[in-house]
Amino acid sequence: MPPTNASMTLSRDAGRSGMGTPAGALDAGNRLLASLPEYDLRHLTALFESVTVEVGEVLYEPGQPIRHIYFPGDCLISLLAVAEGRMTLEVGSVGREGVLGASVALGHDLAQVRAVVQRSGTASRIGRAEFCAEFAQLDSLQRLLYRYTDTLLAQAIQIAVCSRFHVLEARLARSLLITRDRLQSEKFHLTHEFLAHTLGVRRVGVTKAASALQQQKLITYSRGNIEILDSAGLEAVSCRCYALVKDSGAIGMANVFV
Amino acid sequence: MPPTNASMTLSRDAGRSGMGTPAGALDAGNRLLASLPEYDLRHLTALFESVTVEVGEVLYEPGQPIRHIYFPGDCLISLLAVAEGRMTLEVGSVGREGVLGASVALGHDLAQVRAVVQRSGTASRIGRAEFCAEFAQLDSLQRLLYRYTDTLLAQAIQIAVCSRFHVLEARLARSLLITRDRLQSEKFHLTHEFLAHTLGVRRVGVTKAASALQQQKLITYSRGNIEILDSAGLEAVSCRCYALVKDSGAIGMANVFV
DNA sequence: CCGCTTCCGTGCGTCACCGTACATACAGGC
DNA sequence: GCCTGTATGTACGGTGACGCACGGAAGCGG
Repeated sequence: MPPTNASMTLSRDAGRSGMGTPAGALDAGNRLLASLPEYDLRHLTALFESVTVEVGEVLYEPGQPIRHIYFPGDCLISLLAVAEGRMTLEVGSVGREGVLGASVALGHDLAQVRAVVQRSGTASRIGRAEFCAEFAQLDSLQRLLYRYTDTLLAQAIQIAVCSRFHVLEARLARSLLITRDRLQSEKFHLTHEFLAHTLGVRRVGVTKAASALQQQKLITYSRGNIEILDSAGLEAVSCRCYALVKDSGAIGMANVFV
Repeated sequence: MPPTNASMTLSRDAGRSGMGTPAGALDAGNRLLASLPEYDLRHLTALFESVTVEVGEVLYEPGQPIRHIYFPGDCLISLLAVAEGRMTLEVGSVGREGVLGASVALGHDLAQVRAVVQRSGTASRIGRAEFCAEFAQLDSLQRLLYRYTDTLLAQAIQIAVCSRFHVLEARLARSLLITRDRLQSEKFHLTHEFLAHTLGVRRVGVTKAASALQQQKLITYSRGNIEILDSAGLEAVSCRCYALVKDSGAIGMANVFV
């Protein structure tokens, strides 16, 4: 069980939409915001607050009202669909290329999925009411959100297929590769327990699959510290879904929103 | 293997956007179109053609270019994600409340999923280029499509969870109930083979689950003619996903787009 | 150094679903 | 009434994952 949202450190500074500020600083590193017209961006950022979120922190819980909309900077948010009991399945993840909770603008006040912080970092957030008001006015924002929702849909579809048809070892490989792409690093911290939640399987299942990958010299790990040794080899045992998601531009830096 | 799109009967009549025509006739029964402002609707329908699609007809194939965007009238389209081989999984369905292929407006020229006609009927369709041009101009259309994409996302997420965690019998029950809601009838035609494709399992698996449901007097069937006998009982054995999808308003008539 | 927590490894019986193959049965055309 | 295709039923070994339970090992604070 991850801890509930407790220690959210606020650094309320993004409020100063000083006219002399360079536009690059306003978006807090979020690429969705960065692709807004500068005028709209300045208007929006005045309503933002900058927050830091920590690993394991739960931002949304299914069925609970959404209070803030998050635009991640360098943090990474995992979207977990929750079935009865403690069974969960990651249906997507949100990094600096995306936004969390935008569907409130369409009238969906309650979260459908659990949003858990996978990597600590910064994010810009805005209150629900303010966001809805801005959404109604800014066409540029609407279009961006539509576009992003569409990529989330593509992700969710691919994950649905993958978790239905592919064996755990392949899915684990895919998951690790995607994480690598997002974090831009061959080393990262993910426990078997966490991976089990995202893949929708038991922890022991992850242990078994991971140790198989380790024996093939594709990865090494110890107490949550995972390192990818043979990226190409990992891709070979992973399912085709990795290439599909990657090429779709849903993750990584290749995403240029017009 | 369903037949490829061959016998598409055209009745090119929707082109007459006669000024005296009542607005209700222009949308061809599609509720997305019906909720457009009348001026925009008249503008759009001039570009439409009315088509009839037949059961089993394949409108899109993954990786193939999208040529037309469909607004179903009384037909029903099933969206099947395709894994390698002949394994497929239904990730959503589109009826008169939705639209098929709208993501071309975002630059996705290729279909991600297979679109198969589940029930014959009429639809309004528009060419890719024309649609993109209209999309860029009509804010009302953008907003509707965003909203609809969001409901598709919700559907896909629920299906991902369901097909991961729930047993076949429960999933079959859910699927039948949803079909009933869409078709507004306790009787409909669906072979075990077709259901196997949508549920992502073997045909014999469906046979086994279906015969279990039949023994419990919840349904009867013969050569594809299915009848729901005990709706409440079926709901009892189905998973919670049915209620969730239903309440979300993603299917059925309850959807009022503003 | 000790004790605690977190993380990883293993073993065992169970189960849902798989792949395959084969058998039956109904329906419509001729 | 036969024939053919479609639809459904049954059977059997195989397997990936499940649930549970317990053991060991690495890090951490005192």
